[in-house]
Amino acid sequence: MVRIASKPMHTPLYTPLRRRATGRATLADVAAAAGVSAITASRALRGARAVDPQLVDRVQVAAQQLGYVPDPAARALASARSTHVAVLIPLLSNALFVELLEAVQHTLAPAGYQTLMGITHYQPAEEDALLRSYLAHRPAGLLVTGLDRSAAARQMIAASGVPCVHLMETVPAPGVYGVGLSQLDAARTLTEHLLQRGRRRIAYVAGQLDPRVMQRAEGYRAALRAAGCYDPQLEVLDPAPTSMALGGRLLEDLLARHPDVDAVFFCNDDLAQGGLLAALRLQVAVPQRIAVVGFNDLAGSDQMLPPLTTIRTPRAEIGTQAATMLLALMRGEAVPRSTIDLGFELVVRSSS
Amino acid sequence: MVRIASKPMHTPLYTPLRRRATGRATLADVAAAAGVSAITASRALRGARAVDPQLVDRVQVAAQQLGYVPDPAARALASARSTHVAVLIPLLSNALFVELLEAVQHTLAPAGYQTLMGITHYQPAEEDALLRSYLAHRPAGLLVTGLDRSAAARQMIAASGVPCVHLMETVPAPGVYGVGLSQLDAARTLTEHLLQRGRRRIAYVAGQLDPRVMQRAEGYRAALRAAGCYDPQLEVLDPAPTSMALGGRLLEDLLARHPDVDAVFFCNDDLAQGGLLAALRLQVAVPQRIAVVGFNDLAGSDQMLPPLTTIRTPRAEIGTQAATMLLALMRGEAVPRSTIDLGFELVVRSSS
DNA sequence: GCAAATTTGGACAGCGCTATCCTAAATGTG
DNA sequence: CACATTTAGGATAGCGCTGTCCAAATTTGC
Repeated sequence: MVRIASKPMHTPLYTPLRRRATGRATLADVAAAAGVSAITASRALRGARAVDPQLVDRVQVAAQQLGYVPDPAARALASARSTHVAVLIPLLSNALFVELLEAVQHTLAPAGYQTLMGITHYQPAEEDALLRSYLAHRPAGLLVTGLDRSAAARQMIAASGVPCVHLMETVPAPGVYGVGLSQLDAARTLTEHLLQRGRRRIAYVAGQLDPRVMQRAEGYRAALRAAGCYDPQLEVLDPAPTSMALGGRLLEDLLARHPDVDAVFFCNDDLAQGGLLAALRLQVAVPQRIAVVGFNDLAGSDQMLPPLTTIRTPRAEIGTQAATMLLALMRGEAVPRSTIDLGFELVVRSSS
Repeated sequence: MVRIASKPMHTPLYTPLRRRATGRATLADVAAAAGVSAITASRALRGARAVDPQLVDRVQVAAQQLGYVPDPAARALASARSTHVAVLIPLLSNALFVELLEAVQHTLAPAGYQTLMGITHYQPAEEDALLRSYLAHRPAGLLVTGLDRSAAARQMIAASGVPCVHLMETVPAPGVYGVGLSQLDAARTLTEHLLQRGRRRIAYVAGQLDPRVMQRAEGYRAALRAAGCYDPQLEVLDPAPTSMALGGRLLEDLLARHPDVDAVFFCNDDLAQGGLLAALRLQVAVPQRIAVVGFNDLAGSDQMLPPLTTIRTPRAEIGTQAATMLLALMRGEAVPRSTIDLGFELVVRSSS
């Protein structure tokens, strides 16, 4: 290695530490360009406090010209508040949650919030880990699916002080924010519809036994008990993830074991669609020999042969309203009602 | 308002500004507990530089006891690098992208990266806006769908210096990172399969005319031209978003206008599933009168009546490999190949 | 055995932004 | 007109962490 002797070693060879990592314009640049202090520029851009309209204008023009984009990390560090919203959903392979997430994102993005999606796979341990990790990011808000979570998770959420809205279920406790519908009532309504159609041997076929699926089971039982024709034998509860293939398989098994079944309530449309196709394959007449109903009214249910009777759940609306509620909470505004029940709609098609 | 006279006004009444927002333990707390400096604690926890194993141990124990979680905002600000990875996909209503996203998330999360999902709705303007917003967060990496983007978007990505991997398509240019498959080759293979089955009047029915759908159209044309039976009349290109309902409608129209069609290549499985159900409804025998094929092998295609012949695209594997490649790029490691072609599989079922 | 090269702990100075307090000017009040 | 009150710009001091440089301790080389 060659050293130039004329450059004495005790003289620093480096410039006095310019770490200015990116070439991006900073607030200080904008302030200088507008001829104001950094704080004034900050306030002008955020509208946080009264600033002379003329100055606001000058600052905005300067920001525009310099292509200034605030650094979220610096902002989060200085204000102890980020623009992230963490959303925890069980799965992405269920179209229900995808539509929910899409609506949430659609509402949050224009308000300047980023959505951090977490997938729990219905595992409390995964949910806890995600929560811990996301809470470290000081999210501005939190959206979680359902009400069932570990004590540790509840603890973390409460301790964090981050506003939290619960999705999909109706909330019994006061002081807890939530947007959803009564899964039990919906299932009871659907079962009563089958009873009204004269069905008596009604089976409940379910997969992925999450709390909402079990709430639907309760609704089913309530309706059948009231009608005096509840038979636990006709409940098929399979913990496997739902799919069309599973729906077909479970229907086939059910019919083999209980040939007298005259209606099947599938816990969701995935299973029901698979069931309808299996019935077609097995030449079991729907609805003549068995009526078939599903839950959620997912895409394609109206295209089936025959089209599927189901419960339409307003998941997009749930996402929108929950995000709107969270927005209010994050801004520190009061929300009129802490819990919103958006109900459901019985969609009667030819499968029943 | 009462003022205590004995407290002269020129003496500050306030404590010297303790803003310590959260009660959370900081790196300084951990360092103090371990009896080392903050930098040493930082290095011990990150493994960034050699630190005495004993000290590392002490620091880790202290961090554990205090429940220390590093503040991502502070880290991002100090190091000009975050642990966010932005993923831009066109839609969430297509199961293909959902599976892709799931695989990406599954690979990135254990490595400590958060996925920021952005939905472009196939709109270049939306993509540009998302890119601008996400790039402001100094993401550690970027995953984008396909190769077609606005000049502004290319500009921003290049200027940001953020490593970027392209999804779903094969990359022609060198120096561009990508993981995917040749949509054109896959479509040609599928069309050749129909030709081998003796079909000659083969239609291409497409919705949501994104670049990949058009690449498939090219593959379809290439195969038919080579066989001397290309007829532009048999191309149905509808810009509407795909759905089962659209598939059914388009098939009905097609058969009305061209009764001599003997095969239909739907640009994706959504449409094809809708087409199959419509054929069932219309009592058009599949595959006797018309053969039907789809693309992607989505859930349910194997459950159809008849089961659908299609191209299986390895989207989960694409997500995993792209995320793995990005991980290497973010760590500054060399990647063996800048582009990976994961191919496809022709899945022949009874619909053809 | 002594100089050169290699560790490894630490001091320091920010990253870019905002909360807090201060102060001077503008406004209101009797 | 003297005084209290409001309004709005600015100085200051961090938020919690890491890049950079330094220096003391240790190892290596001949």
